[in-house]
Amino acid sequence: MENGVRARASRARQQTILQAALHLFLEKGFGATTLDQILECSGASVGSFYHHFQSKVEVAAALYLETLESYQIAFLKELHRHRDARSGIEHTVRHHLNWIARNPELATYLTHCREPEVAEASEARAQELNRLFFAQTGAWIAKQVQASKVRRLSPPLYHALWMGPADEFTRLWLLERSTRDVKELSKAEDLLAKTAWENLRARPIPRI
Amino acid sequence: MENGVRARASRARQQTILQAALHLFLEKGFGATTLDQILECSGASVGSFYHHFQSKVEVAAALYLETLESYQIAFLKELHRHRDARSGIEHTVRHHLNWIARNPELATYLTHCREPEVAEASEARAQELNRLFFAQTGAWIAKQVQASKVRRLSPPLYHALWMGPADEFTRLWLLERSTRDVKELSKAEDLLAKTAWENLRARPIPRI
Amino acid sequence: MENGVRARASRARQQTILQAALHLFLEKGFGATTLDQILECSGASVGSFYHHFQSKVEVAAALYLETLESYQIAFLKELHRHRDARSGIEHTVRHHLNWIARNPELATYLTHCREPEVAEASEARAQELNRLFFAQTGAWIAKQVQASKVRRLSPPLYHALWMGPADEFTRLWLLERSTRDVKELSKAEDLLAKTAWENLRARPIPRI
Amino acid sequence: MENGVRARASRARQQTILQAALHLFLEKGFGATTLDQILECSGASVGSFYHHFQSKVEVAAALYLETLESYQIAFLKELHRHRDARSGIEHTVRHHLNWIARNPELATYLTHCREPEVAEASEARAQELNRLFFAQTGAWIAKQVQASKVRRLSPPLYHALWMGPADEFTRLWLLERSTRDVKELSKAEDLLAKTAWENLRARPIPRI
DNA sequence: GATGAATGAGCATTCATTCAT
DNA sequence: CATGAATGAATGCTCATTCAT
Repeated sequence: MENGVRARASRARQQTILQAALHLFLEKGFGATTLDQILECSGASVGSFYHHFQSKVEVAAALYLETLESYQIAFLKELHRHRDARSGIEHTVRHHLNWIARNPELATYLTHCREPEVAEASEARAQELNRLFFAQTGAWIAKQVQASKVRRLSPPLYHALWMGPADEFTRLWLLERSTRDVKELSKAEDLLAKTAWENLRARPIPRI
Repeated sequence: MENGVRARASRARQQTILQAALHLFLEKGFGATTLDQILECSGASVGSFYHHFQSKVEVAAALYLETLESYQIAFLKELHRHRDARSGIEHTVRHHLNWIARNPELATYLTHCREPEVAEASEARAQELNRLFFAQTGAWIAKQVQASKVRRLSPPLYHALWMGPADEFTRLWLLERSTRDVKELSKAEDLLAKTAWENLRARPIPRI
Repeated sequence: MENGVRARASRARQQTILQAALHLFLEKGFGATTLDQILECSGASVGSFYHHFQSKVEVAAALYLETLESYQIAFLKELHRHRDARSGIEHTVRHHLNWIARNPELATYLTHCREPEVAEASEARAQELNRLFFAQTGAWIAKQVQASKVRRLSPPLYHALWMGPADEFTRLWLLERSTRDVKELSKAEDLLAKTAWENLRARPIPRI
Repeated sequence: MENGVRARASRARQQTILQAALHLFLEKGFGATTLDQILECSGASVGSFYHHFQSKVEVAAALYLETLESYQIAFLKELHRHRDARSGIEHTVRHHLNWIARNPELATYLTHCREPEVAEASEARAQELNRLFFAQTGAWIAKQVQASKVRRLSPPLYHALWMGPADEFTRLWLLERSTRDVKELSKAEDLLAKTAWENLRARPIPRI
C-alpha cells in the first residue's frame, strides 16, 4: 500500500515533468527550452529531475515516442473498425484531420521537434513503431487488394496516395495555424477522404 | 581592377562559408553546429566570418531561403513551360521527384532545419516567397479552372491534391534514404504524376 | 540471539561497503569515485550507506587508517621478533618488500589516496598512529644505540637510512607495476636489507 | 612587432593563469580548486581561460610536467658538473635537499597532485621525461662503474641507494613542514650525502 | 578585409546528503 | 535497519559575439 502510494506519487512527478516539458518544447522548441524552465514549470528540483530522467533529450524523446504511438494506436483503432475498403480509407483520413484539429500542438511537436539530438535518441524505437504501423496498415490494405477492392501498387506508394493529400493539407494548415480557422479542416474532410478513396480504389476498367 | 579581384575574392570567401555551413547543418543540424566548426571547415577566422555575416542564424536562414527560392524558381519554370493543364501538373510532379533525387540533402535541410531561431529569422522572407509561389501556381491553376480543365476547389486544397502524394512519398523516402534506392523515385513518377492529374482534373460528369 | 545475527549481518554490510569502496578508490581515485558507484558495487542503498557511515570521506579515511595501522602492526610485530640489531633491521626491510609484494594495491592506496579532504579526515588519527609507530621503532633503535649496536643519529634520520632505499625502490616499482615483475622485489631484498644495516650499524672506527 | 607584443601579452595571460592555478592547487589540492577560483586569482575570464587551455586538468598536468622537468634539468646540470663519482653523488644529494628547501611547495605539488585525472593527462610525457632522466643518470653511473668507482648493481637499484635516504627524509619533512625548520634539511646534508656515497661506492675488499 | 584574444551569460549535469516512510 | 525520492549548491564548460590591432 505504501509502495503503491509512493509509486503513484513518483509517477505523478514524472508526469508533471513530462507535461511541463511538452508545453515548453511546443512553445519555444527543444533547443531553446532550458532545464531551469522545465524545473520551474514542473515544480521539480534538479535532483528530482535527474532521479527520474537521464537527460533533457530523454524527456523530449519520450514525449515524441509517446505522441507518435498514441497517434498510431488511434489510427489503427479507427482502421480496424472497418472491414469495408472505402469505409476504412475514408474514415482514417477523416480521423487524421480530426486528430490534428484536436491536437494541433502535438502534431506540431511531431513534425518539428526533429533536432538531431532528439531524433537520435528516439530513432530506434521510432523505427520500430513505424515498422509495426506500416506492417498493420499494409496488412489491412493487402486484404483489400486480395478482395479486389483496392488497386495493386508497390507498397511504399499506398501511404502516399492514402494520406498524402490530407497530410500536405494539414502541414500547410499547421504552418499558418495562427491565422487559420479549425473549421477549414472539417470542411476539407469530405474532399480529402473521397480523394484518398479515388486514389486507392481498384480500377475496374483499365484507363486508355 | 583590384577592387574587382578583391570583391571576387570576398565573394569566394562568403561562398566557402555558406558551403561549409550547409554541409555541417545537414550533418548535425543547426543547433549542434558550432561556429568554430564552420570556421574550421571554411578556413575563415572569427573576424572574417563576422565581416561577411551578422550571425550564425543569418547563415542558416540565408541557406534556407536560397534553397527554397531555387526550388520554387525551378518549379515555376517547369510549370510555365506548359500551357496544357495535364501536361503542367504531371510535369511539375515529375520535376519535384527529380529535384529530390538530385538534391536529397537540400530537401532534407528544407524540411528539417526548422529550429525556431532559424525559422524566425527566415519567416518574413519565407512567407513572402511562399505567397508569391502560391500566387503564381494559383494563377496558373485559375486559368485552367477558367478553361474548365481543372476542377474548382477552395484554394488551399489545390496544393494538397497536386503535390500531397508526391510529397508524402518523398518525405518517407528521405527519412529512410540510407536504406533506399534513388530509382524508387523515378519508378513512382508515372503513378504520382497521373494521380495528381486525376485528383485535379475537371470532373466531366458530376459524381453522385 | 537475533541481535547477534543482526549485528553480524550489519557488520557484513559495513565490510561489503568498505571492500567496494576500496576497490573503486584504487581503480579511479577517491575524487572520481561516486557514492552511486560504491552503492552499486556493494549492493547497499543510499539510506543503508548513511546508516553505517557518516560520509564518503569517512570511508576513505577509515580505509586509509585501517591499512596504515595494519602495515604498522605487522612491521612492529616483525621488529619485536628480533632483539639483535642487524637481524631486526634487515628483517623489517625484507618484511616491507614482502608486504608491498603481497599488497601492491593497498600500498598504492596508502601513497596516492592523499586528497586534502581525506587527508584532513584521517590526519589526527594518522598522526597519532605515526607518533606511536615512530615512538616504538625509536625505542627499539634507542636500545640498540644504548648497546652500541646502532650508530647515534638525530632521530628523524633513522627512518631515512633504514627504510629510505627500500621505500624508494618500491615506490618506483609501484609506479611502473604494470610493466614490472614481482620477483624484482624479492631479488632486491638481500641488497636493500644489507644496505639498511650498513647505513645504521654502529661505526666501530670513526671515519676520518 | 605588433605580433610580438600580442604574442607576449597572450603568453603573459597564460603565465598568470598557470601561477594562480599553482598556488591554488598547492593550497587546496586540484580537486578542491574550482575554475572560478583560478579565474578570480588570475583575473582571466572563463572564455579567456578556455582560449588558452583545453581544461582544468590540462593546467594541472602542464604544471606538473613543468615542475618535474625543471627539477630534472637542475639535477642533471648539477650531476654533469662532476666527473668524479663521489663528488657527483654527494653533490646531487645536497642539491636535492637544497631544491626541496627552496621549493617546498613545488615539491609538495610533485608528490601530492597525483589525482588520477591529472596523472592520466601527464602520464605519457611524464614517462618520457622519467625515461630520459634515468637514461642520463644511468649513463653517468655506468661510466663510474666502468671506472670501478661505483659498484655494479641491477639498474633500478641505483636510484634507491642514491636518493632513497634523502628522499625519505624530505618526504617526512614535507609532511610535517608546518612544524619543522628548514635548517633540518641542511643539517642532514652531510650525513645523507655521505650515506649515498657509501651505498654506491665500489667495494674494494669483498665483505666476509 | 583579416585576425584572434577576450568576454561572460548561460547551460546541462553531478553528487553528497537528508528524511519521510 | 532499509529504502529511494527529493534536494540544490556547486561545477566545468560552451559558444556566439565583440573589438583592438
